[in-house]
Amino acid sequence: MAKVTIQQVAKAAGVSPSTVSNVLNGRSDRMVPATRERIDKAIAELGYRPNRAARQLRNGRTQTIGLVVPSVGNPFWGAFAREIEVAAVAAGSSVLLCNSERNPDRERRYVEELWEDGVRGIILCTSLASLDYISHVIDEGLQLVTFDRPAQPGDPESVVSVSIDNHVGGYLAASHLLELGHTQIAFVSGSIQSVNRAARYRGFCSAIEEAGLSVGDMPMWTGFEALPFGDVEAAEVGRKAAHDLFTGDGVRPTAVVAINDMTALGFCRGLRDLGLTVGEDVSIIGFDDIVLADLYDPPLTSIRQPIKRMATLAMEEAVSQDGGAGSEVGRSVLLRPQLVVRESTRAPKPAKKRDAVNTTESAR
Amino acid sequence: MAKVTIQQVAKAAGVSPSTVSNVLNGRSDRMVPATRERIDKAIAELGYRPNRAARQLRNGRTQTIGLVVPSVGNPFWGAFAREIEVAAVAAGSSVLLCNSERNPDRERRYVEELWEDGVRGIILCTSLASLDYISHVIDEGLQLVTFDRPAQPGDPESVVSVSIDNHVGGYLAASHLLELGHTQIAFVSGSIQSVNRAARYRGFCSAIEEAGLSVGDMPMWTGFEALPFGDVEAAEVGRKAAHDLFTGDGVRPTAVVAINDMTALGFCRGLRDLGLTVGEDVSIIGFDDIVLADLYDPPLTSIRQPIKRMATLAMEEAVSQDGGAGSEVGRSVLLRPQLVVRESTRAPKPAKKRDAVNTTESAR
DNA sequence: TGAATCTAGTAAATCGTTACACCATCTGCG
DNA sequence: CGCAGATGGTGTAACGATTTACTAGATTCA
Repeated sequence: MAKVTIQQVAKAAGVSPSTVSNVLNGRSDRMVPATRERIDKAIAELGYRPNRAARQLRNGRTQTIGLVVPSVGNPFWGAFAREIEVAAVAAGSSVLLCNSERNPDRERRYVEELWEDGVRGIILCTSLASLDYISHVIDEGLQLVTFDRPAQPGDPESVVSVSIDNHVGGYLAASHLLELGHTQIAFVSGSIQSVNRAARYRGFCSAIEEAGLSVGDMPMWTGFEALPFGDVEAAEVGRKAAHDLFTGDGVRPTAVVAINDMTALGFCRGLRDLGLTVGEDVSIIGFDDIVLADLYDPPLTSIRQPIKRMATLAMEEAVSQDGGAGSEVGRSVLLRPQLVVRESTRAPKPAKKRDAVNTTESAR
Repeated sequence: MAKVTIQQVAKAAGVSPSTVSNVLNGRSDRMVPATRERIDKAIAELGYRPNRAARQLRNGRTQTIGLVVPSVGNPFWGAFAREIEVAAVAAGSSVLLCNSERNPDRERRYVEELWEDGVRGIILCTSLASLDYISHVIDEGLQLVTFDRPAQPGDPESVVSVSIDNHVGGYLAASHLLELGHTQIAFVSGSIQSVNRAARYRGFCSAIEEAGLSVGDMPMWTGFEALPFGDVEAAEVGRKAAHDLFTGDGVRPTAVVAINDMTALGFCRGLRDLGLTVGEDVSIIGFDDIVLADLYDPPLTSIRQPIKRMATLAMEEAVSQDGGAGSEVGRSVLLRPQLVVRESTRAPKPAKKRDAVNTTESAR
């Protein structure tokens, strides 16, 4: 590393380091244009790049932002992380990646460490209702953006949140199935503790009730209530759900709303294990609209999150200067999700035709 | 941030900052045990954590490592990034995430910036045959680990590489199809320029020739030779390949080796567009064995990369101290890939039976 | 003309940690 | 006893950028 320091630039330009520093920090109005030009020239010729460590030591913060996701191994979070990094480059920042595995304790440690290491802001993809566990850090001035978690009543003022309207999403999903004529619709999810999942479920319920049906009559599966789990296991959850719902005693659903696409795909796989055909025997709608939803066979109907837009917004807020504790009131951005209809959802079959196909099915 | 400095710890323990620093850097043999204990106690009581920026300014390097992948939006790289981050935490490091989109110019800029920002090492997932474009950085002492790119003859000595044996992988894939009885096997890939892809192709060819067949007779599709492309578009490549191969004039393959799972899934989707059934009409084998391979319908046969093992190895090398230019000769670790047979590959159908099944098929 | 005010820039302290050069004691031994 | 060599530390100058306080010299104004 042929290090060039601000001193060398200053010498080359025939000024003091202070003046070079002023140029670097956008205070070139404090000098005569000719001086500025000499400095610019010296910087270019020497290929000078300010030392981040020195800057951080002096100023306390870097240009880096921290990204805490459940797991980039999950395609949805992977796609999100990619968009975040793209947005970061555009904003002149770097991204420190952290996988919380939805473990609250890891989340907290990550946030604390990132903060102590001087990141400029943190984009936290959490599902916890309360931010109390990191409030001390927020109070100290952390610019926190929560993603996939809308603002909650008790949140510190400075916190910004970017999310879709999960209630609308759940509503759209259920409505779509109701319109197709389904009346036995299951809601499938791992633990439903998180605020976003609860919102999706409430949206689901709204649609059901509005249609004059009773949520109580619907089959439901929200297994592993107690177990926290990483996002990679989402598919396994779906698979297990399919087995439980279709081998148990309860009423069998003709359609399913899955909490996300990975769970939906796992559910499809589970149906397949049981000799059932997605779309024909059971309609399934996922959530997120990951790339693979369109690739699947049959292509999966899903609720799309405008991921690129959200990433851009989240990054803007994470690097915004006016943030931190004591600033103007924090914002909450709620984007509208979109129903993407593909082939995994169809009208329910009349019972007789169903049996006929089942026979064909077993002949395969 | 209630900052605690090394000075305060020193004062609390009744020693000088130098001594505390010695404890921090594992040189506690230079003092009497009692002193060490006093310092440890002071550190614990004050909740002291050394300031990274100051350390970096002084030492020149951080504990951070840079990870440059084509795109975490691609499930394979997402899964890899996750394992890398897990390994990093275990090694006391953080991960700076960069998406190159397989653009050589971006790769170079990322590597240069990461180096200048003082990362300890870089894990570079590149497909370029030559490392010349970043040799100046390597010469300056960068601890570089290339992933998915085995060591090449002209590589700088200090470079470590971790990869699967792609030749074996390609060979395993083709052999599997040959054993099932296929004789018309297509190789499907986007640009085949990269060293790993070329190796997979050569392995494929070896198996074909060994079986007494001629590679020249095989249908092949390596579209977009010239176009560099990001990994997210891999599925689109596969889909296009399916259309081209099955609507064009050439001989139709009965089996396909895809360069990776995303391309394979895209290919499956393309077959579906054309009314063909994966497994039954055409066998497909992918590469990587991403989580979704097992979830797909039909579950995709694939060549598995031992991703966790590789991530651990790559991280170990990236943080190893003995590295850098002038150290002992760099290593090249080549792991063996594994064939995972699922349902997307079957014996080719005899022509007559094929028609019968096709009829059943259209009745669905 | 003389005092006040600007303009364009500089000097030096500072951020927290580390490493190098020292320096008191103590111990052992001829 | 006197001195070499351990033992167990300490003092201080960096690392590179920023910022506050300050100052020569030019300009304005009454």
